[in-house]
Amino acid sequence: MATTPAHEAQKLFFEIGMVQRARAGAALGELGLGFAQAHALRMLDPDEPMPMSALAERLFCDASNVTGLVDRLEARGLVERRSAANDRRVKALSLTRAGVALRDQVLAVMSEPPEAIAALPAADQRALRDILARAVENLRATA
Amino acid sequence: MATTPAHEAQKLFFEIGMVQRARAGAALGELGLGFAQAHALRMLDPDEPMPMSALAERLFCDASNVTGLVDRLEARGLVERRSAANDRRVKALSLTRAGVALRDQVLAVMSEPPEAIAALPAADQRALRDILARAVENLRATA
DNA sequence: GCAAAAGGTTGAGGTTGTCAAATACCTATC
DNA sequence: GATAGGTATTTGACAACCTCAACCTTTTGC
Repeated sequence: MATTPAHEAQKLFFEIGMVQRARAGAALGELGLGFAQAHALRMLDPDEPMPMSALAERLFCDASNVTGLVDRLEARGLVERRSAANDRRVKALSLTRAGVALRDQVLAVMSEPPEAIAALPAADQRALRDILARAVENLRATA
Repeated sequence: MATTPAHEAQKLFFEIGMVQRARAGAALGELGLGFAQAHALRMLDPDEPMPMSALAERLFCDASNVTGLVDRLEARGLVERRSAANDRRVKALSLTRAGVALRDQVLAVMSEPPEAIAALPAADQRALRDILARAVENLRATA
């Protein structure tokens, strides 16, 4: 069983992630959103309508799943489906005014650092941010 | 909108977490496990039987949910329910031989660092591990 | 003893996710 | 310009996951 620093980091990362997910889930529940719906809202661009298929890619899930997700968001008046002019197969998703407002609340909840991170010394927080920024850069380069 | 280093770190953390979850989900699917079942397996101690209620706490979910989760694990012969001798209300969960073996595979999958982290310089990996270790310590102190 | 509390299950109901098939539309080709 | 094949989305079937309220059994405190 190899336990490199990367492996140890990964386990810790995971543990914090699970706690954070539970905490965020509770806060999102109070906004009347499930985790998936909130994540979908977060991924939509308030300025630029996005095809369903693009949303499915960003959510790493099946397109048919997005249909249901968007059904619920649309039923609550948060997003609108509009057929694209140039290709009538695609439905472009745009946020309503209410959608933008709720999305802002979601962003606030989801970017609220959990206890574990909030309690770190300032130097650790900065170092963490910098390292994770490099990690995300790797992510984009690979994808 | 306050964007402190902790907030920025949190957003990055979240982004990596989502990718990692998708990746792990696929690998776990090949083991025939959903994410929740895998997580439950991970939480069980191979040496020390654990009451259902304790598992529910560790999973941050309702006890009735654990019933279903354990039903499925038991149906596959991975865990056993056994009534505790001193208190016949509690059912102690113990892993079968097959359960221990599969749990090991789950641990391997879940602690495999994602691309993003694996590609970091060694110094960053060590620093990340150290910072997250301090963060988890905060977590336990608070809880 | 007996009421209250604790551990677990059950049933109803909603969300989330997958897959396969259907629909509607676009595009290239003969 | 008809037709074959590909793409975007939806639908339906089905399973996993999750919560809540109600229930049964056992334990505990009085």
